[in-house]
Amino acid sequence: MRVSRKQMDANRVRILEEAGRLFRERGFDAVTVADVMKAAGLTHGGFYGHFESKDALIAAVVAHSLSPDRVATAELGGLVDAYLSPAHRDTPAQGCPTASLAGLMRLQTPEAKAAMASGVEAQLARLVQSMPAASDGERRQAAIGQWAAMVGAVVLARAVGEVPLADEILSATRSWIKGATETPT
Amino acid sequence: MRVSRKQMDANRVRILEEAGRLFRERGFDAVTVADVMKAAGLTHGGFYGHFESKDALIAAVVAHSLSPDRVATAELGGLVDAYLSPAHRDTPAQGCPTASLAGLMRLQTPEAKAAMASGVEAQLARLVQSMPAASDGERRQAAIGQWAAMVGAVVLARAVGEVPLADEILSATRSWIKGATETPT
DNA sequence: ACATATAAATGATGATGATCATATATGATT
DNA sequence: AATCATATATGATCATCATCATTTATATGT
Repeated sequence: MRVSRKQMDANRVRILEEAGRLFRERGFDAVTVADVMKAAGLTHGGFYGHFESKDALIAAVVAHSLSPDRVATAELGGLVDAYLSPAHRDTPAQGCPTASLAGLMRLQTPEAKAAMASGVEAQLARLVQSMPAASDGERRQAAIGQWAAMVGAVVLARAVGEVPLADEILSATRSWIKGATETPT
Repeated sequence: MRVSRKQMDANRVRILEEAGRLFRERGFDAVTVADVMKAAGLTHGGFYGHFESKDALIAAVVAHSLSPDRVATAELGGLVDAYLSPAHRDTPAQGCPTASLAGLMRLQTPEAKAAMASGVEAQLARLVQSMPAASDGERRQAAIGQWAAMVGAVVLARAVGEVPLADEILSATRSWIKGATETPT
């Protein structure tokens, strides 16, 4: 049955949000179109009225999940400590989309990777702001290095399962980043 | 047709090697059991004589790909520069298994993650050796931080596709790591 | 050499899941 | 209110794969 235009737009956003949550939790392949629609409170058939294909959904979800306004709140703050906390490691569905999805992106379509590139670029631009005073070039370099270390640490910590090493990766990376940041160049 | 025990062992290794190559290239899901067996020069039916299931193969491949003797050669040397080179980023099938697979491991079985943990632990032990002199604790911390940054940078660089940012992530992380390493604590 | 065990080949099977065709009910338009 | 357009729901379809059953050919032990 037809719904209002406003309702349809809301449904689309709902699909994007739920898909984002499910993808972060289980990856792209283990989540079916029917899973996404069910989570959004709809049935599978209507999906293709919103998106061309599952690949198109993936690209749209990446763009949506990494959109500046959506990420702004969470990403800045006591960033490093929160990012490298066991709590963040253990809740990929609620956590940073980059940490959950970056490792999967190389297998996705060029469109999805392009969306990822925009998202990462936007994140970086904001991270640069939070870097200690230095030349713009140095700040950007530090932002990238620090960001890479944070993402890598969470990816590795999640990859090894529930072992002490998973905690150690987080805490050691936290200390290492702080040491590196305290002594710029 | 039956083959000699020696031949069978060789076939098993062949399966592990080819599967490792294919998994690094295309991920676990996009590679079928038939693909692996074909790459190993066999037909799909014989697979279950070697492994219980595809999941068992994945765990075995992770263990095999990260086994100390297999990795030793490649992983140490002008490590950082080689690791963070565009050439390494662009050839996941030939490159470091951790960089290619770590991002996928959180979706795998506990057995596979356990194999990953052993592999990462072994890598780290070796990386610690190459750290500049310091206390053991500091060296291990630096090894973890540096390793996380390297893996994160390659994962991110591969995730954004073919854009200038992909190069910048590598070079900036390289500089950042060197800056951090030059000033231990 | 013979008998037997078994690795691999061939050929199902059964489930899953993306996509599409059709039906239905409701918003939009006049 | 009447008509029309269309968002969703329902119910196929079609391909893909992991896994298994059966056959075949050859190594291995006597």
